[in-house]
Amino acid sequence: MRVLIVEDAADVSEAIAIRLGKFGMACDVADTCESAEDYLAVQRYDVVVLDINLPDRNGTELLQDMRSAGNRTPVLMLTALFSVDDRVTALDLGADDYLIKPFDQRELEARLRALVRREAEQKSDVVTLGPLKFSPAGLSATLEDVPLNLTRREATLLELLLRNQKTPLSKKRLYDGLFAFEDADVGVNAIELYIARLRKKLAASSVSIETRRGVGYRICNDG
Amino acid sequence: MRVLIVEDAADVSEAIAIRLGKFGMACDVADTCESAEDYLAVQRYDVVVLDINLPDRNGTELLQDMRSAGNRTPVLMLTALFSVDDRVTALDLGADDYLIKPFDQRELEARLRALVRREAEQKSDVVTLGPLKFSPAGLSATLEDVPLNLTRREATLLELLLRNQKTPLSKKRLYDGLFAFEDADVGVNAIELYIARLRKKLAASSVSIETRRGVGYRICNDG
DNA sequence: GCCAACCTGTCACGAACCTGTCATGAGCGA
DNA sequence: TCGCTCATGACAGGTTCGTGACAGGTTGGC
Repeated sequence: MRVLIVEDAADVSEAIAIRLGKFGMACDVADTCESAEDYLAVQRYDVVVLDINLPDRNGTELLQDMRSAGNRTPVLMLTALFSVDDRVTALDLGADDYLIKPFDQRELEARLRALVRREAEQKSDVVTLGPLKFSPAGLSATLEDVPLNLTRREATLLELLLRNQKTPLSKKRLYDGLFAFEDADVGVNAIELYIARLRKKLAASSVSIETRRGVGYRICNDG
Repeated sequence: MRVLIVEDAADVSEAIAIRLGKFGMACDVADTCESAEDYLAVQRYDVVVLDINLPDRNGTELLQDMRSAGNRTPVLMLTALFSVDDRVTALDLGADDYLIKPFDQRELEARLRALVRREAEQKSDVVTLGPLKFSPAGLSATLEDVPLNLTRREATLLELLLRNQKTPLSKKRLYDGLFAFEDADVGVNAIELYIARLRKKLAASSVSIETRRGVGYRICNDG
């Protein structure tokens, strides 16, 4: 789960990032609208936490830009003002929720989870490929009904592959799905590693991951 | 088991919350329709206790909004009036049960459990896994018919695990089920603690709790 | 009201395991 | 064959998890 925090007060954003990190959410922090746009242009997020008061522009403008650019990522607005106007504007522009500062960290977490869950609920069904079943809910997979012991990264990678059985996924794409910006120093080789590990765990079955040199990877069932 | 209590009389809601808390239910309290909506937007509840007379709006309106928004959470209405009209309206709108004030706490508990059970399609209220039997009514469990001495938190955790044997439950999911918003900032480590304590009590049996690193926990019977 | 027993959650430290790098070698395409 | 991409075993470092000890709070008995 990947979160973008747009907030200029470093102490606040840091506190949020640390807390969310505890629950396994990968957080990127932007302190201006401009840098937020850079992040958004490059990376897909599960949810955005957006402060209204930002040094360069108003957060609602950023939201408006996102929506008009077709970006439907759930957005939770933060505001220091007790301003009904701002809240209404935000909701009208397509914010999915708002929170008034000062807020309780736990409430923020709960709301973020709710937003992401709402989003994820549609696609939370089990994905199947031949004898392989993957359930996103528990990040667990079974092969001929025998549970497969996947680590988190392996499971994430498998999910990416399963959800895109038609087209081979480039290493770049897999990389983005697997790592947050903060893991910036991870080598591309890591992808190859996890592919290898997944292959090992799938070896006994008819499911395999094929390599398209210079293009990417694709999962398929030869059975 | 997570309960939302919507009731403006603080003494009543507090009494309910404390009582239910003793039975391992995590309770959040809202004193207006508006705050109730905030909670509902954020958190999935197993059941909602909803007073009809609320300061900002009528409880039936909240119920109506919930249902038209597709929220199927079981709702138990409370009313101080001996008004057949209100009751009929409530049931028509999709309330699952009602209770006339003043009511007996034990009756409320029993009805809540009944509602949740109905929801969970649980045929009998006793959940079984191999030699382990758990009865939610008294939060008590037996192992090969020998009673297990579980504390409230331990029992709640066990119930969560037993009701989700298929998929591993993430720590945050367990966390949500175990603690309410009002619980002070409890560390995530607490989950690990209770898992350890449960394991100790289950050690003598074929039932065990397996760890999926970075994913969650799952209970299973190796017997 | 007091004390004892117990429940609850924090802390700290060690163990287990995951993660990603490196290095080496294989495989593919030109 | 050359040059590149990819595969994979080994390993170090880091993270997550397990658990004993402990302090504060609550409960219940007297």
